[in-house]
Amino acid sequence: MGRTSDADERLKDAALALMWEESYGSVTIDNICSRAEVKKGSFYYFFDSKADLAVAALEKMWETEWKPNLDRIFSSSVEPLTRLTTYLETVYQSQAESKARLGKVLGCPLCSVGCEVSTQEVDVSAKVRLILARKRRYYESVIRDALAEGSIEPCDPAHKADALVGLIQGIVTQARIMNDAEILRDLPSMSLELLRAKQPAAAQPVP
Amino acid sequence: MGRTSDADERLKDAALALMWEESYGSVTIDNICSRAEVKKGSFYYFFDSKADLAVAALEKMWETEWKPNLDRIFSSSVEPLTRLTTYLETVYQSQAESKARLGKVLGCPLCSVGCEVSTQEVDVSAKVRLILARKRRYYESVIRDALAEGSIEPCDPAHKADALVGLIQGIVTQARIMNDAEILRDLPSMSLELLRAKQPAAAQPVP
DNA sequence: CCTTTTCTTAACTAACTAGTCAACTACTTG
DNA sequence: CAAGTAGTTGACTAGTTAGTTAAGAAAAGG
Repeated sequence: MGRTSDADERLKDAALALMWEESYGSVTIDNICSRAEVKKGSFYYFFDSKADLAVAALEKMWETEWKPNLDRIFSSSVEPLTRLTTYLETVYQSQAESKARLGKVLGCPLCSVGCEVSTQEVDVSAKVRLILARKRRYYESVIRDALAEGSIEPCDPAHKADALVGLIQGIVTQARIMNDAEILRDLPSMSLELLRAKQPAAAQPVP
Repeated sequence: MGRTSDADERLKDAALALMWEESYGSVTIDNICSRAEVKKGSFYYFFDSKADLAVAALEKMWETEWKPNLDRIFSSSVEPLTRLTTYLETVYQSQAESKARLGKVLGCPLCSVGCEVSTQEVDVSAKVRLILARKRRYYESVIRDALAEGSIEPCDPAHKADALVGLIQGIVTQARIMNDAEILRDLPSMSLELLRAKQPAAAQPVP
């Protein structure tokens, strides 16, 4: 079937890295091509535009990075609230790692890019919204399971999931803006408070 | 003292509006000039660069819009938690207004721009961080006053203020990404839960 | 080994973008 | 009203950017 190539994959990787480290708008097609070591003609062989590549890059990120990680961490074999705190620990770890490696806290590419392009690039924002909705489901399951288990106060799982997405996204964005990963250390306890976890009560067993 | 002008003010207004409606990176100096009805030569008479103008525009926004509003809403004559919920109501109102007027929820310019440029434009991010810190003080006062009054559970005001900034910023950013102002309706109750307000308990007086 | 398909490349265009400049205009004050 | 000061203008340059194209190279299948 003719000549083979991984140039499209290299382009997706380069695009995601650059959009994450800098921003969607400040990255040019030439930038992406040189980072991927691909000539511009090949870029246009595979993709129609920067927006088209960005959509593909975000989908690849979900499929190869996020989904496998979330499936492992949000496993039903683990207690609901432990899934959440374990996940939030990995969030801190990855941001601390980028701070150590690049000197910059990069935050969440989905939120940064999504916030930046939401009023401009319809296709990219649609993909961002789709992936955010997929991720939200993991939170919602945690909340429902915790409710069933009685480890949090009664609430509406859908609304609480919105709040949780907002809190986590907000603190991670703040970490990027402040270039400080340490504020993420409080994320587990903040989240448990937002969920009104009965944890402190559980630590004091009824006599 | 020679010829007078308000071109610099028009440039600040145009820059803020465009960065808010679109994004920092997608707005060009030519865009800003035509919106402000100012020729490029005049732009460079007043400002050194887009970043320089952005810094001035954000400071003007704080001084003429944000600070007066916050001083009025976070008045010490009002009960602490009422200050907060009143403010959050205005947040919903203003986002619903931009949705009605432009068909787009614009979110918070400070967070959008700050998140976008934080790894790139040092001067702009420094200004964003400064204004965010100023705003944070209003939240911290609310928390301290609510603690003194006994209307929230004991906590560390500094940490809680971080959490509150994160939650509000996160939900507002989500509103922009989702182009949906309605999720902001839950912001007051979410915030009170995060602060562990005793309000629901007060509604059920001890027998 | 030859043909078809898939991908690569360098050179190209046209439009846009940041930034400059010298001549000009309007205002103020002594 | 003279003269300096503050701001305006349009035309300019040089570099960057997205997007095109025609010719060619590498692989696969018959």
